[in-house]
Amino acid sequence: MDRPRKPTLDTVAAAVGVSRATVSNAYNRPDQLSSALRERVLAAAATLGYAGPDPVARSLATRHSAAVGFLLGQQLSASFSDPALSIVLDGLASTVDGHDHCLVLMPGGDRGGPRPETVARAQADVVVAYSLPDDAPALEAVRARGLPMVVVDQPVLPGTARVEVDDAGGARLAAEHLLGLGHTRFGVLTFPLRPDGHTGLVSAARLAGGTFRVTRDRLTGYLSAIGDAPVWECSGSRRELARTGARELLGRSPRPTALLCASDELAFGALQAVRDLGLTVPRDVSVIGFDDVPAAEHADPPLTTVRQPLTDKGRRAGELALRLLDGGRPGDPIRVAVNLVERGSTALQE
Amino acid sequence: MDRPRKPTLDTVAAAVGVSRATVSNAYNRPDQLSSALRERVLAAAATLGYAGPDPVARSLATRHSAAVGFLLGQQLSASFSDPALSIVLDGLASTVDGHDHCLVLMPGGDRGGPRPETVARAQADVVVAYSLPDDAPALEAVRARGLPMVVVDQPVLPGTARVEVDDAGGARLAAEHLLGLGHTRFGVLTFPLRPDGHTGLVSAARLAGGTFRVTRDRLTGYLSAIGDAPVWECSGSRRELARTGARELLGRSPRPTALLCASDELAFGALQAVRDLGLTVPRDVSVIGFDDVPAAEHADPPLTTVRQPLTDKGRRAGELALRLLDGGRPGDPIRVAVNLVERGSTALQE
DNA sequence: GAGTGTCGCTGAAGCGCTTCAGAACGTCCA
DNA sequence: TGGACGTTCTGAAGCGCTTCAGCGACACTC
Repeated sequence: MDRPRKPTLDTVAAAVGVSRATVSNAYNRPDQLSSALRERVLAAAATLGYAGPDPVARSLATRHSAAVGFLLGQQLSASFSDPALSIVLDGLASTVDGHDHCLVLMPGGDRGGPRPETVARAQADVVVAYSLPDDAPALEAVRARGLPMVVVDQPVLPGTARVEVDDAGGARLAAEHLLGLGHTRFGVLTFPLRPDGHTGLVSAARLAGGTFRVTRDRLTGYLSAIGDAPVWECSGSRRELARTGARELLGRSPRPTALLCASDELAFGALQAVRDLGLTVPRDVSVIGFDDVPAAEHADPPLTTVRQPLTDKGRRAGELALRLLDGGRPGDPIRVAVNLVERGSTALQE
Repeated sequence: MDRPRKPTLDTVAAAVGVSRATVSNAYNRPDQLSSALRERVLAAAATLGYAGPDPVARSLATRHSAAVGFLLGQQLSASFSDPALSIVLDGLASTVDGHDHCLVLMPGGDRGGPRPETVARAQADVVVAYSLPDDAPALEAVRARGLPMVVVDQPVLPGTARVEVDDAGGARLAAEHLLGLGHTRFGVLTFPLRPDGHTGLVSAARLAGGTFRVTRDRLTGYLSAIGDAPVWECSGSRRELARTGARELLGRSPRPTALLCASDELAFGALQAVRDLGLTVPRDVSVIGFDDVPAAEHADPPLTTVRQPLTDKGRRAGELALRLLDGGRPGDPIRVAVNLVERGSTALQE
C-alpha cells in the first residue's frame, strides 16, 4: 500500500511552473514576489495538499529550530505536581509561546535529570535547565553539543545565562523572623538534597554533600540563623511526605515550636501534621514556607512564607533564552528578589 | 568574533582519514566497522568536540524525528495546575521517554488549542491531542501535515488512534449512587463547555452546543440520571473557581443536598464552599467528584469519586503513539474502564 | 538616450546527515 | 586453484528546504 508521496516544495513549484525559490518565498518572504503569483502558489499548494515547508528541512537550512528545550530534574509527574515549577514553566511558556516556539520537555528519570542520550537527540537550539543536581549528566551533554543554555536555580556554569535567587538570604530572613518572635526550638523540613530517594533525618555529611544547590542554600540559610536543628528530608516536594516528616519532628521532645519548610508545598503538609496532633497553628507551632505559591495565601491559616517571584523567574528565563537564540551573549546573571510575607502561620512564642 | 565553526561528520572523517559514511556508521551501526576503527573515530570526535550527529540533519535524512507532539487545550499554566492532565502526561512521558523520544509541548492559547502556525512548525512525527474543543484549528493543522495522531478524550476523527473513556457512563454511575442514597435536590459544577471564559449558570442551549466533548458527556451523564438541575460552569478546572460556584449553588433554595462535580479539582472547591457556609460534608451536603486523583483519597472528608485510570490512559496513548510512529495502523479505539469509588463525602440523605 | 534603480524571479550551492550499491581484500571450502 | 562468501570501508545520491548573487525588464531621471 504505497500512500501517495507527500508533496514538497518542488511539487508545488512544478505545478505552478515557477522555481522552487519562488515557492519558498511565497511562504517566507511575501515581499519578494507579486501578490498575484503568491496567491497562485498558495492555491496550488492547497489543492496539492501541501501544508507548508517541512519544519525539519527548514531547520536544517536555517540552522535553527524554533524550539526551547527544558531540562527537568525530576519525572514529569513530580514536575507537574510541583506548583512552583508549574508557575515558572508557565512564565517561560508565555514568553516563548508568543514567538511560535515550542517547548521540548526532557524529563528526568530517577537519576537526577534527563539521560544524556535524550539531550543528544533533542531538536532545540537553546536549553533551559531548572533545578537539576549539580552533577547532572545532562548538563555535560548540553555543553558537548554547544547549545546555549540558561540555568535557573542552578550551579554556576561557565558560559551560560543565569537567573538567580538568593535562596540562602531568603531562608535566613525566615529564620530571623521566627527568632524575633522568640522561638528557640526548631525543626526543618526539606525536599531532596540528592536524587536518591532518601527519606528521614539528615546528617551533617549529607547536608554538605547535597547536589541540589537550592536545597543546600535554603537549609544553609535556615541553619546559619537558628544554629543546629533536626532536618527531615522528604524524597520529593509533596505535602503528604511532609505531613509524615512533620509528625516525626513534632514527636521529638522537647517539641519544636516552629517548623521551617523548604517549600510551601512542604509547609502545607506541616500544617496538616500539626492538626493531626490536635495542635494549633500558630498558637502551638509556627510554620513557615518558601516560594509563596498562590495556595499559600489561602491556606488555613494563611502561610507566612518567603516570596520569590516565580512567574517572573520563568519569564526572565524565557527572555534570556530568546536572547541566546538570537545569538546574544549570556550577559550578567539576573537576580530576582525575595522577601518575607508575614501571614497567619507564625506567631509570638511566649 | 567568529566562534570556531562547529565540527561536523566531515570534520571527524577528515581527521581520522576515513569516509563520512564510516563516521556515521560508528555512531549508528557499530557492526559495520571494526571496533578498532570505531574507537579511533570516537576518540577523534571527542578531541574535536564533536557531540554526535546533528539531530536535525539526522531527522531530515531518516525522515523521522524521535519526538512526540502534545497538543494542549489550555495554556501551559492551566495545564500544569491540572492534576489529571499531569498524570496523563506523566504516563505518556514514561512510555515515550524509554524510547529516547522527547515530548514537544504545544500549549493552547485562549482560543482552545494551539495556533495552527505552532503546529505547522513543530518537529514531531506523531501528535497526541488531549481534551481540545471539537473545532480546534490545531486538529486541522495536524491533518493538513498528514501527521499520525492519537486523540485522548476527544471527538472521533477519521484515521486517528483513540483512547476513550466512558465519561457519560461514569457520571451516570455517580448520579445513581446519590439517587440511591435518597438525594433529590442537586447542583452540578463543571469546567468549561467552550473555551470562551464563561462563568456562571449554564443554559440548555450552551450545554448542547458545548465544544468540549468530555464536559458535555459528563454533564449528560449526570443530568440523564438526575433530571434537571442547576449547572454552574467554571472557566477552568480550578478549585478556587469551584468554591465560588459551589457557594452560588448552595445559596439557592431549596438548598441542594448533593453537588456533582465534573472533576475532583472542582469537588475540592466544593468541599471548601460547604465549610465556608458552616455546613458539614456529608451530613448536610454530599459531594462527588470525577477522576480520582491522588488527592481525592486524602481530602477531608475523603472524596467519593468516579475513578478513571489516568496513568494508564497516558501510557496507552504513548503506546499508540509509538505504534503509529512505527508505521502501524491506528487500530480500534482503546477503552479504559471507569468505576465508582465510595468514600466519605457522600452519605444517606434522610 | 545613456545611466541608475527597482521589481520579480531564478539557478545553484549548501545545511549535515543516512544509506545503498559496490569495491577491495581477505578466508574458506571443495 | 578458484569460486563463493564475509568483512570493512567508500562514493555518491538524496532528504526538503533557504538564500544569495544575478539577470531581464521596465520605469525614472537628467
